[in-house]
Amino acid sequence: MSTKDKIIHTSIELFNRHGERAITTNHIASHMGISPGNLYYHFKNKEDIIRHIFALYSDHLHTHFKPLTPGDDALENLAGYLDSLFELMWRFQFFYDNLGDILSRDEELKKGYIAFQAELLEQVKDVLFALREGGIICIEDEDVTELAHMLKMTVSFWTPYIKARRLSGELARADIYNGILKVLLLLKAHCTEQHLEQVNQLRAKYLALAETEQNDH
Amino acid sequence: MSTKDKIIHTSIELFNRHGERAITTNHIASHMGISPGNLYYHFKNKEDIIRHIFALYSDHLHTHFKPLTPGDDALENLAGYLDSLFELMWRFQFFYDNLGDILSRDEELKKGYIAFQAELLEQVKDVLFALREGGIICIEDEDVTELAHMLKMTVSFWTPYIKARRLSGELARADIYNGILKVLLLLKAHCTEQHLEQVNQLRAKYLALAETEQNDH
DNA sequence: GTCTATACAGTGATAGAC
DNA sequence: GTCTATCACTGTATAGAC
Repeated sequence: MSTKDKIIHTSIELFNRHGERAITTNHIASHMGISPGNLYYHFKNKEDIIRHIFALYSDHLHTHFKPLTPGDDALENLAGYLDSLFELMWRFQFFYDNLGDILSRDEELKKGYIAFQAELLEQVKDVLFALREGGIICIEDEDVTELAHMLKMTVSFWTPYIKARRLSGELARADIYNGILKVLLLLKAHCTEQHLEQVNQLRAKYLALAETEQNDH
Repeated sequence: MSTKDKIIHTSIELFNRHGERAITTNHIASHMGISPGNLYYHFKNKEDIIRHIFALYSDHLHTHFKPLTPGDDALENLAGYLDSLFELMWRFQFFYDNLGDILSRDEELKKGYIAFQAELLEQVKDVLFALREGGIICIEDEDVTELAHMLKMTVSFWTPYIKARRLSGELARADIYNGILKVLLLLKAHCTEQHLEQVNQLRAKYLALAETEQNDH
């Protein structure tokens, strides 16, 4: 792995563990055993590193959160989405821990973030419409946007919510599974009688995963 | 108003507008037209100011979010709670914009925050049980805790969610009303047929308030 | 590409006069 | 209670040698 990639991955790891504010460029360099000067050879500044991480974040969503095509099984796709949301919430924790700060220091990044989130909102709405087509949920047109916002907010801020009530800031995988369960709770509220069973099965799956992880530690 | 109180209120205002990280003790002092030395006469340090603000925050909740007593009209109380949540979300925005940072720099504050949030969770659960008693919502025992967490998370992180998708960080009152609507959306999903109308009336109220505000600006 | 050394700009905080 | 002056410290970022 190139030094540049190593810097990115070390940054993600340290940011997630200690928060973006607490981690300086010096910390990143010394944790890697390189000099600060070397770090600044590869990146213009700290924001530059964060922009590269944001690119990874949006890549992840573009790759794993593709809109449904008409023939797809909506429920099957939903399961896939939940798994990739797990990945996202786990890997990019720090981004939402400090979202306001990060965006307020970098106008360009903020513009990119806003555009990306608007795009994402539409995709989430498409997924909800597809779930409705598939008879899995029942929801009024006018409520779709509101629900989509709630889903996005939950995915974004579940980890900060959890971290705020831990003395040790470290998250476990079980915490993320609990976040996925909150997403399912939101959907379940609109679930049709016929498919309640299937959604409950998904719920049981993540409940079991959360339990297993808890016992491992 | 004493200089001490002025410092607290100026801090809240500046923190809300520009974020806690961006505002230094020097900014606060110069915005008030006093010297930094004077500020440090009244407060030990920046954390000390924030602790005083947290005291205001928890006072507000203790005063306005009293548990229901058996005779109370649950729906009427709900309306009161929503209004005081509005107040809370409006006045203490910054606290949740930077929650992780703020708590990670002050162990004592974090302990206080965690204890307070645990207490609050129980109160929210009590309110939900009372709403169920009153026949307004229908919910399984096992889902109450999950819903209570979702409600708390929504109240806490609605403003950061909105701010993150604005180029200018300023919030309007209409944004907060939209947050209250999200709280109602969560409740509505568990609402009984008989009381759906009344909850929809509450919804219409805040929808109207959001509209009015929007047109004022 | 990588290092060492260092300049520079805040920020938090204090001492002592008034 | 309030001010002025000032300091120590930290984090970012660059210059120049290797």
